[in-house]
Amino acid sequence: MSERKDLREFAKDLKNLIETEVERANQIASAKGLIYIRDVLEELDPDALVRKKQIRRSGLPDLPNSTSGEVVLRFAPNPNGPLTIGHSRGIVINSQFAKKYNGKVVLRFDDTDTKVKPPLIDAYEWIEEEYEWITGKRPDVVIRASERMPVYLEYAEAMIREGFGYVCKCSSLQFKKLRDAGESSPYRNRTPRENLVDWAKMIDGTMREGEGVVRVKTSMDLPNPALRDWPALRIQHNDHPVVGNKYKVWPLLDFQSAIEDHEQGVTHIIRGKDLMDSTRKQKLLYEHFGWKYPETMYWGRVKVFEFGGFSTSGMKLSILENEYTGWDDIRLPTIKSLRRRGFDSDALRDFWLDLGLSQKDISISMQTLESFNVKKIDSSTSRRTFVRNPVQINLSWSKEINDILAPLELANHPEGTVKGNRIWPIQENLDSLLIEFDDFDSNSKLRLKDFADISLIKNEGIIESLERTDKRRIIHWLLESISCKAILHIPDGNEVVSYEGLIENYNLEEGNIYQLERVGFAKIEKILKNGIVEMIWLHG
RNA sequence: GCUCGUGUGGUGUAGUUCGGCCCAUCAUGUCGCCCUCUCGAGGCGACGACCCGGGUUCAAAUCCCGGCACGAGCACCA
Repeated sequence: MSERKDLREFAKDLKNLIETEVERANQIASAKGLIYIRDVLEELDPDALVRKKQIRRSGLPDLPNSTSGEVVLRFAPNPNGPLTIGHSRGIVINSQFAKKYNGKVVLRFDDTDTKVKPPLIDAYEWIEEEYEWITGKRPDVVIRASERMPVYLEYAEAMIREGFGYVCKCSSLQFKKLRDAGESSPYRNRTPRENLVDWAKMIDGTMREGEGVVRVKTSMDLPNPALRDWPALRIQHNDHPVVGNKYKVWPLLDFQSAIEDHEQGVTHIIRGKDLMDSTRKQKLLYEHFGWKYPETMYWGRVKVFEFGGFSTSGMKLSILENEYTGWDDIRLPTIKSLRRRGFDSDALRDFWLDLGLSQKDISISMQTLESFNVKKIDSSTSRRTFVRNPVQINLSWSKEINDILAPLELANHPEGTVKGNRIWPIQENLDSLLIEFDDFDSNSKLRLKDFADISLIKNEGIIESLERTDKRRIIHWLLESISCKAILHIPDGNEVVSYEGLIENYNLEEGNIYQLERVGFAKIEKILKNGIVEMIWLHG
């Protein structure tokens, strides 16, 4: 009926008709069987036999009010630390929309707070670099709010001059009381001239911190108290790591962001839904200036199961207190950590794009990201053997087996997507064979992967056959002669668990990711001078 | 308390704009099987959801009303 709108008015009659027909079909079916019905339908309308599955919309939804080539988006982090997994959502979504509409992304550093969340001077470069890693290209425009101060101060002054902004000298507590009661600040109705005098005192530093703020005049009887005469600029006398002590007055996010979005011609803002009131405040400001506010979309809060509540400032503190080794500590939810561990940026993109844009608060699992990552890297990842907590086995074998012993050729990748073989010279080295402690069982029959069935009593093993003869457990193993010491660090909540063992020393390269057979994916971070291989866990 | 927002399987998502192609998509997860001499990859299958209650309608995940739950904002932070 969705196809034949013309029939809708006859819906009632149709229903009766259909019911009788269904009844008839059922009778035929019970009399002659379903096969018969199927044959009839085959003649009548073969399509009816195919059940259509619904099609899933893929990719990002359409941006409202957008013209290709004219879309300008922005990503505006606070440079008080490097990017976290959460930030990467903003980068991925914005850059993807820019790609879809042939638009631009402005990377803007919202660094106008010198006190509560002071900028970290290194973070500017880190973030630019991380942006590039995630998206594969540089942002189209990079802006530091702190360097745009003259612009903001000019607009602030214009606002005061025009009479829709004023200097309020109430304490924050006083104003809160007035606001909640819907009453005006005593400074609300002063003339622009009076306000300009106070504004000058704010600017030159004679007015001290906390003694005054510039407010945007909205209305004191707005239903949402948060929007009533909201603060736009306040006094901060701290030094700013980028521009020093040049400015005594700094804009707050709502003002700075609103002005800069307009200056940059931003057409679409995608932000967290915690910023919904920010949108409303800014719209009121835009009305004063007579500007058109960008289209705005929101996403909900994201929680990563494996990581509890991490904040940038919290991490900064913990790093300072040596609880973590740095921003790239493998237990931290930072992009630095993910990169260090060997995650692929495409996997990160796929992951966020799959989640898309929704205002729901979500809890996500690293497992999902890991699954995306495996798909990206598996085919290009070489296999190696790593034996944790090695146990030495003394092997013996018969004359017959001795005659057929030959070097093993093990493929770098079972599907051959990584070319080449590793050669294991077994004949002369079989006496020093190692298996994992966890696989060791003092009385068992095992299959040494790709090599032989053995039976084991204590540490004495006998080769029963080179061919696989039964379903006995397959374990991985290593010859001491082709191994070197290695250590694998695995992040586990707030701990790092480290496994010592021996790794197959065939062509190991720093920075490469390997799949340790029967263990998982890991990256070689460093090969130490003494030959020990330091590895970091990626995922299973 | 005030203001705003969101409810689809364990998790995440499609479908909601404009009611009918929806006995609800896809992924992840769990379980089972196949393949593979890895616990990886691949293949096949199973499991599992429209927050609740009313209403409108021939027809409701979709529209309306009322609950309930969860979340956010109410900073001289971003």
